[in-house]
Amino acid sequence: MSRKIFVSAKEVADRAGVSRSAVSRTFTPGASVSEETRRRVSEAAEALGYHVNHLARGLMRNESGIVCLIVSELDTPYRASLIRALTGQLQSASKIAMLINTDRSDDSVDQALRQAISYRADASIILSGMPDKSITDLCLKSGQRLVLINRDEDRDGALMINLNDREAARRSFIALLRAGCRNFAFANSEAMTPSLMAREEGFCAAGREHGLEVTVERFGSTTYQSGVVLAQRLLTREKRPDAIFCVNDLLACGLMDTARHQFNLAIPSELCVVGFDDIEQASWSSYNLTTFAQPVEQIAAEAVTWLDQVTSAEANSRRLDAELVWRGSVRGG
Amino acid sequence: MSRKIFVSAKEVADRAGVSRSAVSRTFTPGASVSEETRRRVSEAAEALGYHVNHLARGLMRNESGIVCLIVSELDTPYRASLIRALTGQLQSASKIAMLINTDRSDDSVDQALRQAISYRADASIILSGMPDKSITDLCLKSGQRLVLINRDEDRDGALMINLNDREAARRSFIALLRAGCRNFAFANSEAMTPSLMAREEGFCAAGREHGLEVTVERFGSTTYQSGVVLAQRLLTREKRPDAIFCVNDLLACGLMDTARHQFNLAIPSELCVVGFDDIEQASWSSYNLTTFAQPVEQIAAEAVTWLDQVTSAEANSRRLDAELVWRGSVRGG
DNA sequence: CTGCTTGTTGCACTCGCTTGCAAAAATAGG
DNA sequence: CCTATTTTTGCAAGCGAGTGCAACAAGCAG
Repeated sequence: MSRKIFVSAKEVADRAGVSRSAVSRTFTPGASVSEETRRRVSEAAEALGYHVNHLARGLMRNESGIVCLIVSELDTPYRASLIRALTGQLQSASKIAMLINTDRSDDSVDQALRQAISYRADASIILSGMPDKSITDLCLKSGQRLVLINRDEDRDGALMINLNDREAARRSFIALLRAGCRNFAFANSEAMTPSLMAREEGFCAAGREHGLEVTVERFGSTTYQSGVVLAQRLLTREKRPDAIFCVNDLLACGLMDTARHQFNLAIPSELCVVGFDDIEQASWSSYNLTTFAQPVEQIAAEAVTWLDQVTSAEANSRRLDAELVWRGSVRGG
Repeated sequence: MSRKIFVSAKEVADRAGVSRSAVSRTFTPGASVSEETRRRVSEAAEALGYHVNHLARGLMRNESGIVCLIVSELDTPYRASLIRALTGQLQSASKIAMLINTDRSDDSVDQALRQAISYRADASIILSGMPDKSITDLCLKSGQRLVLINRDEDRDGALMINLNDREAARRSFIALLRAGCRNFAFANSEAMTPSLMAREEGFCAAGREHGLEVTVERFGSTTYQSGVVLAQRLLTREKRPDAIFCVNDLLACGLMDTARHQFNLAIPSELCVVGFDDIEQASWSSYNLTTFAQPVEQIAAEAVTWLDQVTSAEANSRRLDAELVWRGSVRGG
């Protein structure tokens, strides 16, 4: 099956009785074309079903319009909503998203970036994992923009978008304290990414400041299932926590379900829970979870705006606020 | 900021002391190159950080390796998991996914397909919405493959993947009947897509066969919020249903939460619920929802396999089975 | 009518790669 | 050692677009 059936600018030119340059100019904003030729070209293009070949255009202009989204576990609620925001805003900026799934091997983030280079992507946005420095250097050297979201590691020349994880965690401690809680616990995964660790450290630091001990438990990855296990571990301790900060909402859901159905605990009267991300499920009435909202649209906006800027030398690090969303999993409020 | 910093085949050729063609052949599987030159070329390429320009390659070969995923509300659990499966399998087949978000108007699907044509995508996979026939014809005429998932509308030349919605709905009716339910209801959205309607029709047909009436209620889109509203409408009827088939899981979650928290109904003893999709949340202990699993991996496999086939003339329609997943939202089992 | 400015248009070159073709090199056969 | 065959290699012609440059037409002042 040959695929050379796409209609080319030449054909449009012939039909409109003009040169190929004319049709090229018609589709290039700001080029010099008379109203008359533009009309005739557009007409011919419409009739033939002509569409500019972005591959060829990208080749000439050295600007493909492609932005790679590099992500693992993209069906996770928070990730999915971030992808949605990013694709939406990229499209509004007339760029297009390429999605690279890095679920498989570990060096696959590197592989993904190689793909991005191969397709001459204008930029890559990394939502998970951390590529090798040699690769990111290659990207930057090649003139590809790089955005790291919640990666919190330094890469000169890349834009790094992070949240104020520490501060959020501190605020949640205070909220729990005000709610009258005294036995604090932090439910974390073993993923140990910088942003997750910042939440843990922020929470523990707040505890120390108030002279209160914080039980830290870590298990698995940031999933519902891990929440189940963490609940089992935390709630069987001799000094049962009455306040648990979960490193993300998914985990919090698992923990809450287990606390209720397996330990018959009432939330928030016997146990207060705070999560992070504000995924859709957090607002469901079974959870009604007090949490910190990831400003996904704002994150996407920062990233996309930065991509459109000519100069990228200065201030390539943003720290955004995760806003506290009060719901019913904490007393008072 | 100029971006012409990517290293080209010419540079690699110079460094390796061979011709451009040699480096091109080194990266073309099955081309005739001696072991010696291949080694020298690879070495030079590695040193320079060379990566084949897929834009140019696609231009020559008339085969970009790009597959467009056209989807709306991609942060919905079912959609997200389908996207994950598709991107994963596409990558295994050494293709790459372009993601186009069609959140806005309905003709945005048409726009998306135009984008696909512009990037000379080898194929487009449509997960939501239905494009105009004129556009799909243009795609097909241009030699672009087209896959429609759960769209259930005829488009000659495209691959259509659907589930046995009717049959699944019928099975769920029987299951509910066996569970001792007598007042059946069907909770649907107003989206009225063919696959959703097929579920409704299948369920109602089964009701008629058993001489039992089925209350049908439709509201909004297939979201949690719609489930809330539908619960309020259905559970305030004078003849309160004791069995509700929800057109998808998301809606079922909203309905269950409302039934429990607002109407104080026990599930499954006072109300049995069946959903559709088997999203992750269906397995969470708050829901523990009996549902039909979308065979996402299988759907993705069918799509990707078909894309690799040379001949596409025959049998371009697949109907897959949604398997019943028994959980606790229906008595017995 | 001439000279000059402004605006359009076409030619031809370029982007980075693949590939048919024919020349060159390596290998085999006698 | 020579010829026939098989690899390997380089040349050059594309692929489909954008764009500098020069030619050309139109409009205007003098």
